[in-house]
Amino acid sequence: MSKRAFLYYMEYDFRQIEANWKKYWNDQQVYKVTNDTTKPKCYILDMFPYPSGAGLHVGHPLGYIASDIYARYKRLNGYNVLHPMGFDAFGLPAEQYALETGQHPSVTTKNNTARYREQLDNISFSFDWSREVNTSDPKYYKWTQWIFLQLFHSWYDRKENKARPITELVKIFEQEGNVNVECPADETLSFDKVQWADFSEQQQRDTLMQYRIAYQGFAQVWWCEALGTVLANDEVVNGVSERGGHPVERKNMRQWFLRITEYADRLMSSLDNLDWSDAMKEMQRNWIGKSNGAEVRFDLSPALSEGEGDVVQAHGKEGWNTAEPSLYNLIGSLRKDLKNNPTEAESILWQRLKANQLGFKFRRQHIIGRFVPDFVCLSCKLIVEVDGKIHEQQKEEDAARTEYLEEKGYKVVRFTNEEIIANIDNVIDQIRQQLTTRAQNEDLSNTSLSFGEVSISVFTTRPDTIFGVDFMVLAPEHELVDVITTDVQKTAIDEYRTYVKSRSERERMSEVKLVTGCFTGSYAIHPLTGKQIPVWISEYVLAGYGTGAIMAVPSGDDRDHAFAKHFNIPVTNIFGERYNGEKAYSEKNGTIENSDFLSGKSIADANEAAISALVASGAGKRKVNYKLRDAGFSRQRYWGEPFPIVYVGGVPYGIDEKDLSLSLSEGEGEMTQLPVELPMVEHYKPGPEGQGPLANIIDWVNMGHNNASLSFGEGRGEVLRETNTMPGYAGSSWYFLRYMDPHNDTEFAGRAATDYWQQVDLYVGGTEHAVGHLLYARMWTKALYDLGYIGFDEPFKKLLNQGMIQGQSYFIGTAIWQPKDLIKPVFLKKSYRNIGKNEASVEGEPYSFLGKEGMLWKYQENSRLRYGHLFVDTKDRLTESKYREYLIYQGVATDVLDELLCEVLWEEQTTEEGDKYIQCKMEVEKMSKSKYNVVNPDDIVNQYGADTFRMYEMFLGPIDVSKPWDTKGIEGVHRFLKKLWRLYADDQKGWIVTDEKATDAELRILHKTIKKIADDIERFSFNTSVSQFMICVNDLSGLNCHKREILEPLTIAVCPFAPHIAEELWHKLGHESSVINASFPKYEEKYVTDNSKVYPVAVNGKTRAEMEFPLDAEASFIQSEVLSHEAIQKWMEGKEPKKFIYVKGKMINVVV
RNA sequence: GCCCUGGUGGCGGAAUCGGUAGACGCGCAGGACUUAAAAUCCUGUUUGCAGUAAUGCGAGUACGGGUUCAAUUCCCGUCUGGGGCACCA
Repeated sequence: MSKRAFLYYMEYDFRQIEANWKKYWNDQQVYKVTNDTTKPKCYILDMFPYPSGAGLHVGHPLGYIASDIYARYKRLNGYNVLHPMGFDAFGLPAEQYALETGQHPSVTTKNNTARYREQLDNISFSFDWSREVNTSDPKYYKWTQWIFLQLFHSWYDRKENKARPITELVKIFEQEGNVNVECPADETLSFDKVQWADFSEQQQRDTLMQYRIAYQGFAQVWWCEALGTVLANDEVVNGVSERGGHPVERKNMRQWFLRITEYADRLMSSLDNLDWSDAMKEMQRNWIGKSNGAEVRFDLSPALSEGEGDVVQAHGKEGWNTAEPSLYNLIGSLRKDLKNNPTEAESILWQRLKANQLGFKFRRQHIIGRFVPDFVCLSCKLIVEVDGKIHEQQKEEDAARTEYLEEKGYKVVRFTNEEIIANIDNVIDQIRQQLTTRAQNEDLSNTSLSFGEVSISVFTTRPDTIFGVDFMVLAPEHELVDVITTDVQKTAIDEYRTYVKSRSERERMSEVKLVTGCFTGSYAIHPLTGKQIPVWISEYVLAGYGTGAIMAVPSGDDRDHAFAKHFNIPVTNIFGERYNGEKAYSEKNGTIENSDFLSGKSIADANEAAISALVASGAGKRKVNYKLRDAGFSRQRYWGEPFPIVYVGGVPYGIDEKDLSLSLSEGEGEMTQLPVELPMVEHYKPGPEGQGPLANIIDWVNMGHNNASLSFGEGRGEVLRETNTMPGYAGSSWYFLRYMDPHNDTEFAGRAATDYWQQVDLYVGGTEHAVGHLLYARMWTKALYDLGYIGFDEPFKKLLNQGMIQGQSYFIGTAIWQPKDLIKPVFLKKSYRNIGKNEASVEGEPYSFLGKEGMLWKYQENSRLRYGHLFVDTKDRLTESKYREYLIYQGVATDVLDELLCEVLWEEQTTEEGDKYIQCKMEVEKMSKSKYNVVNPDDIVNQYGADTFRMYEMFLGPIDVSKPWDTKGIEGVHRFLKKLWRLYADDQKGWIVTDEKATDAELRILHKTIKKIADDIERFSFNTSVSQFMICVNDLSGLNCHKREILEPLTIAVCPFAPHIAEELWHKLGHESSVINASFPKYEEKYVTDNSKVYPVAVNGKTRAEMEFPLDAEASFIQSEVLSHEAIQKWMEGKEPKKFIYVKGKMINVVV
């Protein structure tokens, strides 16, 4: 063997070593995991990536390395470790890329996925790739669709607090109607079993839809014209789309939703048991936004005429507005009774009147004056009465009632129970006719409203401040605004509403301090005092939160206070001296004053007392409110999971529904099978009316298109597919379950597998998913748990958030000269970066002072120096030699090179080496392709090896904080690995490991290291593990230790961090099997505890001496030794010790 | 505005339960080996004062207070970086 070859063999040749073992591990399938139930399990998961076209940068693998170290460590400790990886492959960027280039998203996704896979493999993660999931794979999304169907076929039982099959709800309806199951979508909905039985199938399904967990509804959604899609609230940032920054607007669209609000309370309360960071839990809590309080109803007072100033009784002859408030409450509770116990006919009619079905808003059991008519359309002043037996017996009274109502401008039409039940269509026709006639009657809008017709419900978290209410505010979009606005105020209100509409979301948010509003002209009545309360509208009240209306307490709320001051509304002080008239007292200390029976009570007590009083008077109830909204689940997009839904005559059905499959299987057998595959398309333009691109594929959408005989039942119309697709978070809401049993064709995951693997023990990922993915995944888990498919209701036991690795961007001054054929930027020395703006901005002026002829065409003070991090020196200087090196490396031809370098205006001085340079400016910012500061892990791995890369990423700092990447520091870690190697092998002598007995000192170093590494991994402190390895290797080198007894355990300990070098050394030590399957060494207590300690001895807290004592020394012995110590005596200055403190193993302190 | 987090040398960071602040690494300075380079190794490196030196004395963990024998660590206030939510009643 030649000397050279020998040297080559014994050097740390990481390239050769890493290539060899990668191949070996792959051939041996060492990372394959079985569902082996004899070992304890450990499930370690990374957030799977969206494979973007840009590839991985060094920031991405940070979390993967951490989880990989943990996974390998757990495996060495005898756990069966599930550590899988996959791809979140559906999503908007692939589709946008497709729009731009015409490449099919499946193609780009496949390419990107392959690239990611290659980059990940380069770093040697212990992923079991046989379990890879890909959300865009039909074998995977088949089960996404299946889970969606389970949600579609479920409702949330508020009494049992869990999801249940919808079939059980149907049974309940058949037995008792919905008296015991409040409808989450419409609390006023009520029907009995007879009515349920009489519903048409469509009515029944409409009703069920209001209960389903995955449901369809109309809603205002964010519509983005540029993207041609609707966006979730969390995809809209600062009034523009998160992706692309396009403008968005509100649009009413038919959408699928997940009823996540039903889970709000459970999502909130079970956070307590999770091992997540406080910041993360807090973000979820804020997002769910639970607040306790009360809902309070304020009835509307008779209108007051403007200008006269005094209270005018609109219906003075009855004098109701001066009556006891209890009278209103009496009527209120009567109304509630009627509303909750409708007759069969009333229910049937209501099903046809509600929700603007006839184009007009109807209300049930709405109080008008003294009466409570069955149905009323306020805008047309049309009353529909249903006469049952009770009404027969009181014809006289009915007549009086009609007379009264007609006097008020109402038209009353009556139907009998029989008419309605027998021929509802006829009844509806008559009502429709009345509406049309009356809608054209202009007089209607001019009649003022009377007392009791309308009430305004508000939500408040401070019922204790009820006596401080000085006005009320409705959101400008509130449905009552039209109803209550008086004629006098109509113009002003219209103008104000136009103004609000004209304001962009951005303006509204940036001008929070701006106080605007408009008085409606109407007054409400305080439910406890009967006081007149003016009702205003203002944009500071949001339509989407609570009831869209507030009771304003200016003495206790800053915004209310600002509003009152701005509009000169008198302020009632309910906080005594704590309110000074200048600033609202919004703290929650002290007592409530000037508040009738609440006066003198603490806020907590007053809250309870106020709620009790409101409940007793029927004007309020205890209420919990959430900020959380139901999750929009539709996208008008192509690259996502198609819905397993078909419309039969416009009614949505799950494709797995039995009656449906029977009818349809004859015509088109395969449609009942999942998955509903995403069809290939030619282009990705949105379909008509903002529908998704799928709507353009007629053959696919219209299932009866090719087969004229296909129909569902008799005369039920077309059978059409849903053309929306599911949102990005659909596939990621359950992927952690699929890894447990990835090839199962008959279930999303077998129960045996999910029972074995259970929750994810460690979930590693960024904070950016705090309220999106993590919340949805938790909800899906709870739903699947409720329905009995899995045995746990929280997916991620421990969550570890890795910080971001930022990039270093360099900036330099540049100028571009005319003539324009020289359009390349000239780099300017530092002094020219600070050229006076005047000089520099005179573009087009001759620029002779730079020693250049011609004209300045463009000057930029802070230009990005592209990829500056690759060649700038340690003092942030662009040096000629480094820049030249870089340009050559980039393949710039030599002649061009000189020309390029001539253009640079260097600083006057040179570097220490005599190099020309320009001083640059460095900034730390997000690593991103567009900022030209990305560092590709492939390059680092090429240059230093995967082991060095892995260890360096860990060494950078704590895993959970963000820090800038700086390639310069990597040398230290690389040197460490070389030093480690030299404990085993020498360039000259070759393999130098001996079988000598280890000394006590060597064993101490080893065992302390083992203990520290184990402790550090368990608490995810990987940076300190790396430094401990460095200390260990430094110490062993110092002792010249090359002993197997020490190095063998050390090899295993290093393995989780640097698996390649560990495997190489392990085999060189003579082992045949992989080090990956070894056992992590156990430390021995006797080697980690010292038997003596060098104590710092302090006098009055200042360390004055060091003294060594055995650990088991008597305190009295130590005291006498210390007090007789020369230096200590000197510092005690002859005084008597007041106190002697001796903390065993820590320190000694003498107090004088 | 509210909530959560941080602030320690030239830099990344360490100090895990209140007990010797600055581990480990980078950078920098000096040196050894070498014809040279690479690689490797050694020494120094918070700061002020005194001393040729070993060393000694003092200050010091954003700032100001407090608790304690003892505070980077606990408490109060202020300033400030980062993240989240945001007219949320």
